Amino acid sequence: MLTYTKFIQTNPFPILVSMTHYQIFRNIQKHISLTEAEKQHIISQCDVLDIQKKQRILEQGKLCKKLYFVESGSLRAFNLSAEGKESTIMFAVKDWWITDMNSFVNQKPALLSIEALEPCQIISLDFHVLEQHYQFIPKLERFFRIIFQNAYIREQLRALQSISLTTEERYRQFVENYPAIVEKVTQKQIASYLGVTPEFLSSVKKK
Amino acid sequence: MLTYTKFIQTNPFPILVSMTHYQIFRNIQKHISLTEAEKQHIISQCDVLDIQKKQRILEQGKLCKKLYFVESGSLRAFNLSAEGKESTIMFAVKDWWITDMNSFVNQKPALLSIEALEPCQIISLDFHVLEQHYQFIPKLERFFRIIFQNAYIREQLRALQSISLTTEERYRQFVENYPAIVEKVTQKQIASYLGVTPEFLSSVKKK
DNA sequence: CGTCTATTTGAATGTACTCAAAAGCGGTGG
DNA sequence: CCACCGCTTTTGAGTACATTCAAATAGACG
Repeated sequence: MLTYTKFIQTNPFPILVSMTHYQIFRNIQKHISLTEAEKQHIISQCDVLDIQKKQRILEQGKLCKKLYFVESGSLRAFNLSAEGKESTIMFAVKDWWITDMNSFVNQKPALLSIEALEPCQIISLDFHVLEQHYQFIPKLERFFRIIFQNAYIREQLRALQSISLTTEERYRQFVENYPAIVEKVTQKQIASYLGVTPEFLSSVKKK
Repeated sequence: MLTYTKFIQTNPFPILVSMTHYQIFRNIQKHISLTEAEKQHIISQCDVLDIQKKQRILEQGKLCKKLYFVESGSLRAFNLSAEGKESTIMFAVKDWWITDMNSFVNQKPALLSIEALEPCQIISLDFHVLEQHYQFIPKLERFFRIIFQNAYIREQLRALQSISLTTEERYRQFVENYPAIVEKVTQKQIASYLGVTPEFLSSVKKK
């Protein structure tokens, strides 16, 4: 059986460089603490990617094998219906995690495409690597328990707002709750997140 | 510091009875395995409650201190707006977990009330007890990581459907995905889950 | 500067809500 | 066992919200 100690043994290089310049570790260490060795272990199994505006890191219909963390930049996850209508499911800015979670976890075809809204630096974690991390560094179960717990709370609040508030109220809430996102995205994209047409959102704003 | 071993030492009674008759352990053991001692430990810190139809286990505006598991029966979590409109956020049938997660986790006033749709047997876990369980039985971090992961996936799918599908399509999806719930609830409650009026849902069904 | 896309505006149409009233249904007490 | 009560469901008319389509305007980008 693989153990964490074994990893250390198989890594012949002394650990010299602090990993704290990676936003991902500041993110993880909001909830758990990691040793330098653990950070080294994790980062050694990740890909750090620089992507351009409009570049896609996931294409609807394909299998999603990666979980992404946004070091810098911003992205958008959306579904394209048979009738050609885009529905934005989430935005991700610096310090957020993003993927098609259903596809990633259950290895089913993705309902979502994910594309960069601007040049981004992202860190990608492979599904199988993450499963191994859960074994080597069980604290990560706790970390992702907290991450998913918060994600669930956010989505449930979104569901409540989407069935109980008017479009105007939901737009206000969005602007209030996610000012960092509002700066980066077009009104058309916000409309597709709220589930209304861009024309209608425009007329709502006029008031 | 408290340890799991210490718990065993402080429990002077031999463990004689299997806990497998509790649905909650069958639920937990879908994802992790528990020893009889661990089950005994968990159940000793829970309350097993029998509640009547229409009885509320959480009142909107109050703090939610408990996480509930449904052994039998069914419940509904809903928000009542200032204008008197009810929005059903979730239903819970046998083998489901339910609470106002935001209130439970962040100790904020509940947005939701939770009430029984029929006589229920439920198991209640206190917030602080659960936090201790995470220490004693770290496997539970994994269990709830998976639970929240699935809850997040479900809610995200719901968000997508709510912004991309027509009311008719969403009704069909609901009936298809949750046949066990459809049996237990009124059409008015389904309407409040879909975010439409009962009158409109009635007219949609007629077609 | 020109092209492409986003945003605004308006008219016509369709979707969903409000309000009111009737019909259906389940539980309870006489 | 039946009659009544309260709640749910249905139905319909009138209104408000949101979409579609088309065209004009404004912005972003090479």
